[in-house]
Amino acid sequence: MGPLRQCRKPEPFSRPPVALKQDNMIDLPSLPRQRLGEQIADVLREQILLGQLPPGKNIPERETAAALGVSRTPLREGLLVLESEGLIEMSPSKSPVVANPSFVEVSHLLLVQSALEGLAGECACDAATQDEIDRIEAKHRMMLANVEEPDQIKFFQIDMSFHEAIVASTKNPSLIKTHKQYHSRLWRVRFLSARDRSARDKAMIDHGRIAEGLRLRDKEQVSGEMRDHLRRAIDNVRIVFSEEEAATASDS
Amino acid sequence: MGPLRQCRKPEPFSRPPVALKQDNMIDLPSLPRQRLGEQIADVLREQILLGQLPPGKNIPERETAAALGVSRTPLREGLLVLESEGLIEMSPSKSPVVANPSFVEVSHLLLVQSALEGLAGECACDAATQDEIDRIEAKHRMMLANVEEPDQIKFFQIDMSFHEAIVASTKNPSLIKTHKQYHSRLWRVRFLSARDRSARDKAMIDHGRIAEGLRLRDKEQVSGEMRDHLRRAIDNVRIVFSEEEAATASDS
DNA sequence: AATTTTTGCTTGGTATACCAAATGCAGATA
DNA sequence: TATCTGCATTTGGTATACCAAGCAAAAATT
Repeated sequence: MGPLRQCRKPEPFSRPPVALKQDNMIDLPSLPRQRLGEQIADVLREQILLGQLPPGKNIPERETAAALGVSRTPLREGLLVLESEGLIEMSPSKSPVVANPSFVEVSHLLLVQSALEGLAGECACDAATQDEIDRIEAKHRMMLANVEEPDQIKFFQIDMSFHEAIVASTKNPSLIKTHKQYHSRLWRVRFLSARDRSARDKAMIDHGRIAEGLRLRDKEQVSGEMRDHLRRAIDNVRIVFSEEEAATASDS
Repeated sequence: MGPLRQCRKPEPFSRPPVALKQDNMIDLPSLPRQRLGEQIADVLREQILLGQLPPGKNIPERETAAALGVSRTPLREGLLVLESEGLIEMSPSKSPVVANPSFVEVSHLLLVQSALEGLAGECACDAATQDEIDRIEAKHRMMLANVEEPDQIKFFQIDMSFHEAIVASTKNPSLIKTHKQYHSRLWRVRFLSARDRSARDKAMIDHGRIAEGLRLRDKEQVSGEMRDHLRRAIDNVRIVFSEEEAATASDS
């Protein structure tokens, strides 16, 4: 072999794909066998959310398939899933690339998510069991207790699980699925905008009102608060984008 | 189902070059490059919506690929798209099957769609140009003029395009895309429930209020009317399902 | 030296070959 | 006759081979 030239980022994945290896023999017969492509999508999605695959990063098919220990066909299947979710962008003759949405795009996403969560709040008042409401309130109390938590990602995960739990309590599979997709696309930017301490405090106030309304099963309150909570997030996100812009400007 | 045009020609001897030349002539100047899988998804989606592929029908991969004149790989890509849209269901070692949602599932879908259209109505008041509003009102007038139209599918298509036009005027790509997906999944059942004449009349009243609010750019009115319009549709759909159930019961 | 052409690697897109699991039918057996 | 078993067929799932397009660096031409 002559001198190989790596044309783009030659970095393989930091995480070995052992878990992905087909282990058909070990599987119990009754367990639902998940498609390999779905598993790949799950792995890549997690990497994207956690920032290990940062926005703008190329995901070449051959390289990635080799790194994951699978062939291109199921990898491609996973990439198509992520593309349909809006997490990556694919164009002919170009490597798939991790999406890097602009502020305008994010604000559009947040608007839709606000409508979805508004509906979720309304439906939850009808469909949530008392036990589910108790658990949601428990999450809220856990957040209050961890408001000083230095591990930002941990705090943020509790935050997100609070929202997820409310949506899940509606028992509306379509709503849950669509919400989850927007959730993924917004994960990173919401994480960045939630690092601010004052944003945390504001969020806690909103969550308090939401939990209160849920306890009283007051549709109007829960729906409105959830909707407005996300619409306010647009302003927080705007700040993140302007800061980022300022940073890149000073770089050059 | 005829053969599809491919974005890259791997020289199949079975394909006459004449057809390729025709395709190239018809092509729009710059943008016609679409993945084959997407085209397949479009074809199959249309067949499903029009009922040529009825709910419950199997879509075996090899057979369908042969019928479309493509290989299994891009066909499978298209099937995965339709699966992510909820139009078909795939399970291991079983042929993909056209989805046949229950009433509960449809009502869940309609709830989400009502939230999406409610948001669309609100955003349209801000984002729609006067020209777009004019066109939307024109669609409404066209519906009024065709309320006696015997070709139900034609009337229904105008009905749907009215909703689509409002959503499109928001210029929110995510909202448009998600709405379109729910639109597809609901197409068939909404078509069935719109055949009733009294349902048509009620729909026209709703549409009138929507168009009026849009002209006045009254967010509250447009948003509320669009949301309620779809929630009322749940009741119409319930009737369709109970009739269908009665029919199948008498069959046996 | 500047510009155009060539070339050769890269990329993703498609077709095909192969495999494992499920399903159904035929034939053997109690 | 009823049932069980095993083979064959059909299904979807995966891996691989091949192809055209794009791009960039090198080379040839002016």
